[in-house]
Amino acid sequence: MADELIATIDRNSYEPAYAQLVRILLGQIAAGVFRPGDRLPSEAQLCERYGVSPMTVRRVVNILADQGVVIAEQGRGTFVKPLELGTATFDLDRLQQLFREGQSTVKLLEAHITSATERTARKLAIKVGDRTVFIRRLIFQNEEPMLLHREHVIYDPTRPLIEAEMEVTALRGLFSGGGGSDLKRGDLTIDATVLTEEEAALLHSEVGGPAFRLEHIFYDFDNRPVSWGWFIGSGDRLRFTATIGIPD
Amino acid sequence: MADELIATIDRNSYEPAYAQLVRILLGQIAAGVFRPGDRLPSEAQLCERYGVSPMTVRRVVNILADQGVVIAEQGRGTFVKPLELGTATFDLDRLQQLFREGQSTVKLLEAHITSATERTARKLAIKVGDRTVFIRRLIFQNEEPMLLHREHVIYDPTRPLIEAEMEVTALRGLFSGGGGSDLKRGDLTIDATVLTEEEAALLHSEVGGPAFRLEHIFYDFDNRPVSWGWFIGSGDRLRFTATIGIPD
DNA sequence: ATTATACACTTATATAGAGAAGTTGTCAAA
DNA sequence: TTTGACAACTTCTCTATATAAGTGTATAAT
Repeated sequence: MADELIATIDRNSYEPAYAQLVRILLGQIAAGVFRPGDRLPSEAQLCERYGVSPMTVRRVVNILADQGVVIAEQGRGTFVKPLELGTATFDLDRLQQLFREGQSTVKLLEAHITSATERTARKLAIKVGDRTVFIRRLIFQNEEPMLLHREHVIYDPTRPLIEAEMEVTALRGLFSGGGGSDLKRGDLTIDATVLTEEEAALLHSEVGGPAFRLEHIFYDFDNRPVSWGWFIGSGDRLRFTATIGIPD
Repeated sequence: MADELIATIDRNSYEPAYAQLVRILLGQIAAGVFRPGDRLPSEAQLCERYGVSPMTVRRVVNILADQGVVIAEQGRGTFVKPLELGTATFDLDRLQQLFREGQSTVKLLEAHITSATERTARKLAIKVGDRTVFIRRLIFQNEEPMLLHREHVIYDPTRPLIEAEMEVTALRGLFSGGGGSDLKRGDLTIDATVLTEEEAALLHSEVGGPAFRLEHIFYDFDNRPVSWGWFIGSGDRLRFTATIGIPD
């Protein structure tokens, strides 16, 4: 335990001083030197103890606060935060990897121009009967169908959006960036659902089996919806994980 | 559009200079002044244009980079990031609010000492037959059953953990912090599932209906599992939302 | 034509210090 | 006992400056 107290900054290391100090303090919190609710040494004390300038300590504290590990209260001190379930964040990294690793292929099932139904028109902020493009894709990983994708894209003859969207590469661009340069914002929601007959057949799963439904609406820089769609993946093959608190 | 270019820092405002500059740049990106892929003005230019010191600009760029809005490349410049689906993060804020607003009540259905099964023993890193406490709770919001909670807690006579855990308030502490002071880390996974007969009856939903399953394992500061359990909520009443890119 | 060097740019890291603002406890005055 | 002023802490904001390190371009040497 005394080890942590005499830990020092190695000025010859490639690792910057601020990063070293973050690592040191994080390690002490993880080791239980500072418990949830405890007050960290003041910034002035940290300056003296580790031989760094106030601004560097400031940066370290900001990083720890951003990570949610501590909370700094002006005039009182900096305190180690207790575990909070609500701070858990689940990201779509797994989904992104699925596209990036190149082990996945996309099969276009359907793509043609339709007239917007009442629901589609409402989602895309257009009039009923306006032309949209409906796209249906199946995404494979290791020859196994992983995701079913349905999407309604606004039909705009002035923009070559349709052709680009229909290409399989466009989908990858959406996930790994670079493709969606014209898009400003995306709203996403995750639902739990059960597989319909059609979905189950395409995904090689059972009818009524558990599934995730990831709905998305993308907007351009004029805040107009561009596309509305959703991914459906069997719950057997898809899950989201997160860690709260101090990673081991 | 010319408005954004002559935006200035108000030194009399309560809003700090760095926060104002973040807001200004974020607004310009949202307005399309800087498009994805574009290079922002260099830090030296921003210093001159807004009359702030390099360190302040540095802080602004760091904040934007942390938010994922831009990416700073040493020697080249700072660029606006295109939309990436993989950066979407879903948090449990909704769940946390459910507990915080006080509109929720917790009903203890069951709580008694059992012997660990093979599965429970594996999850909690104990031996089969070791004593654990099994707890079953039902969480209501507005008189409606929202979540079913099942949990296995290691039985430790030396610590008063059991009594504390069994209290309904302990659950609230888990969500809003303060209660889980002895916990270092939690691993969470979200699954899609379908309701069993028992679950459907308790949650006033249909058998086979879609549902979320939030599994959790909490560890103490010795990295030993303390409890393993899961929440089950009907997919009809539960969903997770996220926004990527620039919020409107 | 190719390679090496120098220069001008960029971001990244770090220092030293000043003042503002919030919190807490002490001590004297009411 | 209560109130108010003050001092001693804390974090927060900001400035001014220096150095390191990565990138790209123009130029000179090979």
